[in-house]
Formats: sequence, structure tokens, C-alpha cells
Amino acid sequence: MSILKSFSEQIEMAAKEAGIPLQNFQLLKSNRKDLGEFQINDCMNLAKILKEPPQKIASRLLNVLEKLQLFENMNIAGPGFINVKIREEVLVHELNQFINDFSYNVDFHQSKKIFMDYGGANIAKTLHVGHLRSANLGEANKRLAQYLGDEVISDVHFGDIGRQSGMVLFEIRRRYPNLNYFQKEVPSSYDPLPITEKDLEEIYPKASLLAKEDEAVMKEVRELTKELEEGNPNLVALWNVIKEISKQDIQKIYHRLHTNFDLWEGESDCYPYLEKTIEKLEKTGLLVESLGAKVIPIAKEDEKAPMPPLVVLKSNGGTLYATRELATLFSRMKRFSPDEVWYFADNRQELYFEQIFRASYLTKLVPETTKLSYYGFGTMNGKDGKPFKTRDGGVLSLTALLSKVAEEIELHLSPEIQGIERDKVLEQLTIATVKYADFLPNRMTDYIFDIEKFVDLEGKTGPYLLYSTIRMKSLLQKSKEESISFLKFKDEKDRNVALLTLDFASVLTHSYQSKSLHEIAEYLYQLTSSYNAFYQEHPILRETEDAYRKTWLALTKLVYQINVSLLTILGIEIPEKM
RNA sequence: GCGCUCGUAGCUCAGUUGGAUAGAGUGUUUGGCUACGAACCAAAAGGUCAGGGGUUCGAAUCCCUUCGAGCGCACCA
Repeated sequence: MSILKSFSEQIEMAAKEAGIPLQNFQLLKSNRKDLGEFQINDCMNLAKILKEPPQKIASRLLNVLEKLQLFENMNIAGPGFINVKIREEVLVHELNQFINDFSYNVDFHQSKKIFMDYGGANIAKTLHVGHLRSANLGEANKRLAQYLGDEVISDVHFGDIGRQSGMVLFEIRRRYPNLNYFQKEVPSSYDPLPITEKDLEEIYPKASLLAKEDEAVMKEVRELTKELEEGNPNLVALWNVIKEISKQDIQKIYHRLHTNFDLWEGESDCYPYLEKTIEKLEKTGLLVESLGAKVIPIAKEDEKAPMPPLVVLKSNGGTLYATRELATLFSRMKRFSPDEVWYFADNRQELYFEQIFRASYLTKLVPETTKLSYYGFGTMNGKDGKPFKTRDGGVLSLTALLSKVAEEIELHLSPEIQGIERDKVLEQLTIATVKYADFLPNRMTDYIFDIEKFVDLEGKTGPYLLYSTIRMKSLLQKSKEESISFLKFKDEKDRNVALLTLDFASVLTHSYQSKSLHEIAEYLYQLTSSYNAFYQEHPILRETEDAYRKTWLALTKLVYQINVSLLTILGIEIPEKM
């Protein structure tokens, strides 16, 4: 159990014995550092329950605290706030446990099996800046869950079927009408495809444009989409080739972002389960006809907001995105039987997932014991507050964003780093810059995409954290100290850093609960900048008093280790030097 | 029309199980390298927390209301 949680439980137990009914007590960091390091605000609320003046309860609680011998400089202020400071011996003892065994200050939980769906890449479309959040958020939440003890299976869930496929096939046929993929009969071998990843970046937008301008093109696109879904062998063969090319491009970018999936499956991988899923739905009797389509009514009687039914089969009998979602879920339940399924997709899909979840539980496609969760996130807007577009109306590709950031970093990078190493460091810094900037805002905040924000390398940024962390490591390597441990603190500066390290556990727990990584991002900055303030004033290696020098080295090591752990959770690598 | 999310410093954002004096980065002004790595550190200035009302010992946070913004509302993905 983490250090502060253990303190809190000790206090709660002791208080209860003394007749003070603290509930879910948590020792909180003080926001009045002049009065104490931690504050206890519970006495004001207890006053109503106990029908006693809060100050009186506070003084009783103070007696309890004194017996625990954890704190000093205790005082009661204002209407009944209690302020306390941790006794130095206690702090030193706890920190030495922490530095020797990192799990000493982590609240692990009962392991669950979680299936995670994030990424949202579409085949034949290159990743753009809008894909950044889903990838970063999903990956970091996966790593965090694993860190705290969960078993996770992740799937990218490619959009590999639907109208976009028809679009791409149309444009290829327009460019190369003589390819034998487009003839009636099945050839003994297919022509080589003169298409690269680069071409794919242009093919979809071009077709999309043509279809928008010309209804006849759209009609052809629909026909091609239908033929493909019905299994025309030539088109299926062509589509598979394109899928491979596109997949490689997408995987390359995910790899650069340190985003990894256990499964690289697509929507179309649900096809073997599609019929069974529909059968299962039919059997429940909940799949009813409405306006020619087959739908599952999911509205509840007492709710105010209208809840549209989930359309499962179109009037023409065709399947929809939702149908494939249900079949995919069915397949996941069957193959993995997870305790929870987490979906990360932007806020606009909230209603859609509510529909899917209700339909899944109603039809018992998913048992009540499996928790389905949707974690939305803010959309990425341009400076004008509308969905982000580049000047020519397109969306900025992720590769282009990364190149832009890399250009800026190159200007700062030390000329001493050369060759392959330079390329590697440049890449690591680029990814760190982009990822950290993306993690800073709260998950739910719509964020304004401003390339300047990513290109700014000073202040609260990825490079700041990496620079500082590398500096800590470098200092530790230079030190010849044989044994380092916490002994005593000199002043506010070193003690503040030490106190901040205690929050490591609660930051992990909170982030896990909120599925937002901004608290980790924020904490990394707080801890690091507080360490830097200390570092600036105390020449550690030159310190002649052994006790301080050892303590400061221990502090450096602890902060370094925390930074490494948290950066790893965020999917940010630390270069050797920069 | 109905529903969801939101409005905090010039800009970009933190801050809701209600706590004391609302924070950070950036930008502006200013100071610090003969130093364990200056992509650093230190200081100043910057606020009717959209407006109004209510609950409370105590509200950026909870409730009501006005104004404003974004998004979503069955056969798209």
C-alpha cells in the first residue's frame, strides 16, 4: 500500500477508536504551505454529524494524531482546519523503503482482463493529426493498466470496409483501367500493382473529390463497394493488396509513436461471426422491423431524451457499421471473454456507443458481468474553433506534423551528436514533443491544434522533461558515492521535492480512474521543475556534509526513476544525451 | 426542437467526492553561466472564474436562470 494511503488508513482507524467517524479519509496536500504540509478538512463536515463545534472535534483529532507519532508542527486554523508536517525521521524512513522497492509506493489492484479498442485508422487513408489522441490515449492507458496489474489485449480495429474501399477501387480503375483485376473472369495470376504508399495518400482524396462533384462517379463507387462486399474475387484480391500496402504505412507511423497493438484486425475480420451474431439477435425477438429496416429498440420508458433505436439491418438487407460492431464484440467475447471492454473514440460517438452497449446487454450478446466502457475525448479543432483543416482544406498528415517538429528540434540539437545517433535522438525528441503536448490537456477538452504549440520547445514541454531527466542521470553517473540513502534534509527546496515523490501513487491511481493522462503529464512537470529549482541552488557533488550529499543523490535517483516510469507509461523514450 | 459538453490571465490550458490567499506554460519587463548539462533558474506585472440569482460556516466547483460556443440526434463510418 502506498505511503500516503497507509498514513490515511492509520489516521482513520485511530480516529474511529477515539469516536471520530472519519469516512474514506484521505490526507490531502496543503494549499497553505505557510501553515503545514498536509491539511485535514474533515472536522467541519463532522460537526454536523456529531453536533459539536468543529474546533472541538479538531482538537480531539489532534490528540489522536499525536499518538500516531507521524507528524509534528500540528495546528488548528480557521473554522477547524488541521495542518500537519511529517516528522523528518518518518519521511526519511518511508523514502528509503520507496527507493529500495518501487512497489512500496504503488497501489496495485486486483487484476482484470481488459480488451481495448483504440487507434481508429482507416485503410487507404494515411494517419492525420486527428488520429493522434486516440493512439496516445489508448496506448498510455494500456500501459498504465498493465503497470497497475491488469491484463490487456489491444486491437487497432482498422476501418477496412465500407464506402472508402469503393472510392479507392474507383480511382485505381480510373488510373489503370487495363489492370486484369478489373476484367470479368478470374486470371491465373494478377498484374503487378504500380501503387506505393505515397500514391495512397492521393488516391482517396482524389476519388472523394470526384464523387462529390459528379453523381455518376458516386454511383460507380457504390457499385464497386457493393461488389467488393459481395465477394467479387478480383476486387477482393485487389483490395487485399491495397490493404497490405496501407497497413505497412500505418504500422510504421504507429511504431514511431510507440503505439503497439496485440491485434491488427479490421472491421472485416468480423465477417465469420456476422451471420451467427444476427441469428443470435433474431432469436431474442428484440430485433424488430421498423420502416423497412431491422432495428433493436433500446429506449427506456422513463427517460427524457429520445433514444433512437439501433439499426442493425438496412431496408435492403445490408449491414451497417453498427452491425459489424456487434459482430466484432461477439467475436471478442467468444475468443477472449474479457472482464471489461474499453473504447477510445472522440466525443461525437458517445450516443452511438450508448446504443451499442444497450443493444449488447439487452440481447445478452454481452453478459452483465462484462463492463463495456466508452471513453470519449475532445475533438481537434483549428484556430477558428472548427474541425482542423489545413490551408488547402485537407487534413495535416501525422508524418507532416512530425517533420515540422523535427525541423525545429534540429536547430537546437548539439552539433556534437552526429550520424545515426543524431537521427535517433532527433526522432526521440520529436515524438516526445508531440506526445507530451498532446497529453497535457484533459481528455475531454476539445483542443485547438496550433502547430506553434508543438514547435515551442521551452517551458512545459517534452524536451524540458527529457533534458532534466538526462541531466539527473548524468549526475548520478558522475557520482562516486558507494552507498546512497536518505538521511536528512537541508531546507524547503530538497524537502519539497521529497514530498512530491510521495504523490507518485495517487497520480497513478487517479489517472487510472479518469483515463486521462494529463495528471501524469502535469505531475511530471511539477516534480521535475521542483527538482530543478533545488538542483540550481545545491551543488550536489560538491557538498561536503556527507548526510546531505547522500540524501540529495538519493533524491536525484528517486526522481529519476519516477520520471523514467511515468515517461514510459506515456510512451515517451529517453535519449542517452541531447 | 430535444440532448450532451463547455465558457477561468493577452494566448494555450490545469483546477468538481464544495475548503483557507484561483494556478501553470507562453508572451511582456528584469536579473543569473570561470558552475554537477542555461532546452536551465530567479523576480515582477497580468483575474468582476461569461452575467444574474440561490444553497452553505465556505462556491470556479452544487442548484436555477440569461447570454454565448462546439457537438450529436435509425438504414454514413
